[in-house]
Amino acid sequence: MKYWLMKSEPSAFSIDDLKKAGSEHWDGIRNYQARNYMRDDMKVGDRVLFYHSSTEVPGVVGTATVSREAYPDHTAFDPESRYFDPKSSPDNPRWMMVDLTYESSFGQPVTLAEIRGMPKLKDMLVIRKGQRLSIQPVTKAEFETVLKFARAREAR
DNA sequence: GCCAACGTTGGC
DNA sequence: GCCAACGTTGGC
Repeated sequence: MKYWLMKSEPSAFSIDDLKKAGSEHWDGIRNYQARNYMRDDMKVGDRVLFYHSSTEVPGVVGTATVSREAYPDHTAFDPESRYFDPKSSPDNPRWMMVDLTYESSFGQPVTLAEIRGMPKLKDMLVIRKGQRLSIQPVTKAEFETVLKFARAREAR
C-alpha cells in the first residue's frame, strides 16, 4: 500500500465537498509527473492526505482512499471545460484521473507551518522549495505522523 | 497582487 | 536538441 498527498484549492474542491459526495473523480491533473503517479503507482486502497492549497491557512485537512485506479480524464475532451486539451482524445487519452473516497476530516488542519516545524516531517516534498506537484508520494511514517498529530490535538 | 520556481511550447 | 518566451502554481 502506498501513501500520497494530493492538493486541491478548497474554492474549487474541498474536503467538505468530498465528504458530501462520498466518492469523487480527481479530474484536471495536467502535469505529466502527477499523471504518471496516478497511472503507474496508485492502487485501490492507497491512502491520501488531502491538502488545501491557495487558501488562508494551507495544510492537510483530512484523509481519503483511492477507490478506483487510473482511467481517462473526460474533462480533457470537453471544449467547454477549463481542463480541455485538444491533444487528448478518447482514442488516445493523454490525461488520467483516479477516484477518491472520503475517509476523515481533521478538526483543525495540520498546517504547512506545522509540517515545517516537525523534525519527523522535514523530508516531506510539500515543504521543499519549488515543489509544486499537486500529487506527491509520502512515506508511511510521514502519513502516520501527520495523522497522529491531528488526532492528538482533537483529543485535547 | 507579487513573484520565485518550474513546466511547456515552439522557432530555429 | 537548445533555449527564450510564456503560462502556471502556490505561498506570502
